[in-house]
Amino acid sequence: MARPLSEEKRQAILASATELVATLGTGAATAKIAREAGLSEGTLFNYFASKDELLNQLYLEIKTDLGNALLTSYPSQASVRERSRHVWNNFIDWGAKHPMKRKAMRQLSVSERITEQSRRQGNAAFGDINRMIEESLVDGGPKGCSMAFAGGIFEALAETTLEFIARDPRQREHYKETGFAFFWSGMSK
Amino acid sequence: MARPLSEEKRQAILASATELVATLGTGAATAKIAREAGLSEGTLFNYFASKDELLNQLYLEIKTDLGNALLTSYPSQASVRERSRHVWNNFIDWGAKHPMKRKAMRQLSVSERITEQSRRQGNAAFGDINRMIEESLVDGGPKGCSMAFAGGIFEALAETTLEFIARDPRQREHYKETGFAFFWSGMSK
Amino acid sequence: MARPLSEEKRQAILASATELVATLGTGAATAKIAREAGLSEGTLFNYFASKDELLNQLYLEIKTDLGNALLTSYPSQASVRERSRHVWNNFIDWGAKHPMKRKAMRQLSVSERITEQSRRQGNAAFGDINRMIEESLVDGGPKGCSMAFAGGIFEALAETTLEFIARDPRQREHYKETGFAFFWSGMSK
Amino acid sequence: MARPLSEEKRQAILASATELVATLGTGAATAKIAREAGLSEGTLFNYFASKDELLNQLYLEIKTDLGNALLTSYPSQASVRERSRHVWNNFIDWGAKHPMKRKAMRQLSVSERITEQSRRQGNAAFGDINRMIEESLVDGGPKGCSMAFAGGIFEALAETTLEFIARDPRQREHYKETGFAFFWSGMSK
DNA sequence: GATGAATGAGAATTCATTCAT
DNA sequence: GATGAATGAATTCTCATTCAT
Repeated sequence: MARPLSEEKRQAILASATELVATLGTGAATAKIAREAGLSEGTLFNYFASKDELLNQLYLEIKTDLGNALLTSYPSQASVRERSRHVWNNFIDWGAKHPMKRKAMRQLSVSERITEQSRRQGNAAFGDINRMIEESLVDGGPKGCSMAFAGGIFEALAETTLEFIARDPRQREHYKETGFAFFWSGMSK
Repeated sequence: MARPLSEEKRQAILASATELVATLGTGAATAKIAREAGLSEGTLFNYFASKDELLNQLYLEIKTDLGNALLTSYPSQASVRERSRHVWNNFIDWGAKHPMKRKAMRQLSVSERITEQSRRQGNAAFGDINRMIEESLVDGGPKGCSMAFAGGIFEALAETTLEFIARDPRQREHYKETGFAFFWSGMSK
Repeated sequence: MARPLSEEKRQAILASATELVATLGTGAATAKIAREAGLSEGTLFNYFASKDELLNQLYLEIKTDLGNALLTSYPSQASVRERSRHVWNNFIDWGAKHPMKRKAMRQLSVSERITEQSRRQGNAAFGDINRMIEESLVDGGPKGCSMAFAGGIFEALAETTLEFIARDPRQREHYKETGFAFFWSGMSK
Repeated sequence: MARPLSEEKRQAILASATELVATLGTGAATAKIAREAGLSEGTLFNYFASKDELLNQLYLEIKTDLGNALLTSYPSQASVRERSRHVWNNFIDWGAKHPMKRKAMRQLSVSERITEQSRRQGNAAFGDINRMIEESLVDGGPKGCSMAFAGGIFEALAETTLEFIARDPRQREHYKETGFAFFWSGMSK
């Protein structure tokens, strides 16, 4: 029966789910998510066939959102360092701006309810970013540091940086700077 | 004094909980945890007053276990780099040896059921490690890289490294090496 | 607006609860109450948020029911004695007609689960009756017999009378008569 | 295996049970009763084969205690009124002195766990009192007021009186007086 | 298409009772 | 005789999901 009507409502559900999953984990009740979205219990299931589907879609939605954010105003022509730095900044800015999405993503990432397929799909959205990292590796990262590994490290460092920014927001620029410096020195030698 | 509470059974519960929390998240049923431990449903609550207490104790247990592992054979007299490397190796070896503990810890870390107090207590167990990192900073890490931040990065890198080792165990030594190289180059300049 | 909560079902739950609380005390299982009401376990909690709420509502429901019964066809213009007698008759008739409500009320009255607020609210429903008793006191009951105390006595005597009627229903009219005679002679001199 | 040893412990259990049944109803946990009595869970069952037996014994114990109290210093030779008054005073004094026993008795009286046999046995302890009341009826109570009914009324009035004394202890003597006056005027014509 | 009542399978606990120590 | 760990049935309550309105 085709995608149901209101995209607005779908977004409301996802926004509500973000908030509640971030706060309560994936155990957050669908009824609560629906109510918080201004809808009733049953309506949620017109938009998502099951809670698992909702969680998986949420996972993809956030992952895609982050992916898009990372590439905003991407300076294709700039040096590898500048491009890396650009992505890094976008990552940190996105994370600082959307703390709930970040927290929700942490919950979803460890959840057994997110299928392997969703994970693959989610990572696919990072194709461009990985390609960028790959290029930088060409210039010689640490011996044998694969693209995937470098990407993982990039993400882990960004996550850690965001964690510390969340604890002490006034030092945001400091952590942002230091975090990247760390990454770059690891990559470039 | 009748039978005393058996430390053996307590450990069986914690082991079972490790396994199931790793697999199913903190939503794993207490009944299942008990059964897997070879005990009946009610017995679990003789050892842990509530599920929350079980989870918090499990968190501490694993955290302590890791803390102890990190300091095994710690070469107090060696150079900063060697000591860092030692701790790193211990971390990776522990993680590779106890994948379930690691997965359980990831679940517990993001759970709203782990109290602030448990987290503080858990981190306290890392006092020595942090002190070691602090020393290494004296020699000049990246400008302004606080001890806490460096510790966070260390952990994040180790986690990422373990993640990749888990995916491709044959490359274990490679990742172990590369991960540390990354850390050290970030720290030492 | 989907199906509305059915008043009929709510009443079925209360009726079932009356029966079972009367028989088994407040320990009666909610599952049993629901089943006896022809509903499933979970449905009960759509009507009453918790067992405590069910018990408190039941308490109020019965108390109100009794209060209404007492004032049925109240002869406002009659003499104090006739009015007292009227209320007495209504009390006895109500009790004889609804033995389960009476037994349930006894259980609820001594239960620690009935809140102070419910008790106050329940007594408030007896405002008119107390006023009537008050009037009768104006004509001089036993020296210093406060309205509240007289009301308590009235109730206690009615309860006792009902108890004996329950044991020997054929003597119903006899006990009804004798009980009131006792009350009145105590009150009027 | 004969009655187990320490009568002292048995009494401690009964005392603890009195307190807890008064407060929490018959749902009070045996483990709690035992602990409060300074004993361990299992020991309780050396003294009482089951919780039901404990409750029934408690019922009898309190009933007997009250029965004994009522007849203390009974003035066999005095007038009916004086003897009634004597019993009344003893009742009120006992109730005011042992509020927990009174509350426990209220709980036990409505409990389905007290057997018919216990109830009969309990009432048997009141043989003498009933006989006294019977005598007073010879002199002409309200027409047709049976001994049992009069006894029930006596008890109900005493209970009500104690209830009001509990609410306002300073008026104890007043209620004691008024309550008996009520009883006597009802009895004596 | 939206609603929310109905459902019943779990979930975490509690608790009387047993029995090894 | 005292102890308290072990047990598992029973209890209250939650929640994803369905479906009549």
